[in-house]
Amino acid sequence: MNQTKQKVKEQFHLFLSKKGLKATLQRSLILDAFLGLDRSTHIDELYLLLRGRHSNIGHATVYRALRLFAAAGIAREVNLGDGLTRYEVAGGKRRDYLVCNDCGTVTEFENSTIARHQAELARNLGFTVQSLKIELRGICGNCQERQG
Amino acid sequence: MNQTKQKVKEQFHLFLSKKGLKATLQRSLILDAFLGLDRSTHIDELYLLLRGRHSNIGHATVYRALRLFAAAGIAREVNLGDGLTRYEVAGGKRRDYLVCNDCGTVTEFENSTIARHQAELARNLGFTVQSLKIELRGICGNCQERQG
DNA sequence: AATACAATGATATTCACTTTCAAGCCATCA
DNA sequence: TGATGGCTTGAAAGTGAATATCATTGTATT
Repeated sequence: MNQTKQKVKEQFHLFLSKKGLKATLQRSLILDAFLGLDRSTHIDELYLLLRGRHSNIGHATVYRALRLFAAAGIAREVNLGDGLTRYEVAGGKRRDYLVCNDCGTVTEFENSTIARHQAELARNLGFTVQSLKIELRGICGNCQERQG
Repeated sequence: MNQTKQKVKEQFHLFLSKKGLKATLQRSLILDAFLGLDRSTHIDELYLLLRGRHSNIGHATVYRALRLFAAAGIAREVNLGDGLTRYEVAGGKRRDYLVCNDCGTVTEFENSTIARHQAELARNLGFTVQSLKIELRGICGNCQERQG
């Protein structure tokens, strides 16, 4: 067991007891699966993953658990405009997204140069920045090769 | 009539005849309304706006026209994660978005410092960048005051 | 163990987007 | 001009992901 993951679990438990909510088997399993993925995911992906292992977890439960993780500050919602709500582990490094307009592939990478400028601009406008998302759209390397 | 808008209309007409599509009254009205707004909009906003003036324009027609504008390269889709698909006039200056997590207000502002970084990012990742979206979330000035 | 109440999960609902299809309109050709 | 073919329209129906419902089950506390 990774030490960071253990900390996140403790954070989640603390959140639950503070709010008078309960630690259930399902929430534990979903959190494990969520932390086990080192990239953004969405409800159905987690649902199918867990469904394969534990046939007793419902779609609605995964949905509610992810929102709960977000409320607890251990997950972050990401929307890339493909109709799905994605979630990624919060607190990690910032992620930027490269979305291919041709094949739809989403590549994630880390970068921080742009972020600083924007956050500063926002502050000048009296806006307290809580999160920043940068999304680049274009044609990925594979699709460029395919097209010649 | 603004000269830029006139050019866009000609561009659209050219696109239509190239594709064997037809110039209709509805498309003309929707394009006028779209160009008349100097900010991003969404289907229902345009629909209601036009509905007030011309009771004969349907929801589906507005929807199809906006997609057509995007295909013609005169509109760009913007998704801010609130469940709505927004459209803005393409070819204008880049827009960044400030979304308030409290009241949901979307503030748009212009900024050009980012443009420089695009080419560099593209080279490094083998990715041809077609568009860049930057979205900041946080608490807007009004909500900060309200909260003390 | 009993109690109170939160959680679950199958199902139903919502909401925006998208498609369908019969009727109407536009551009072209004789 | 008038007819023809096919694109367009708009009301209505369909789609899919997100969200709500509700009876049942599970959890934590007394």
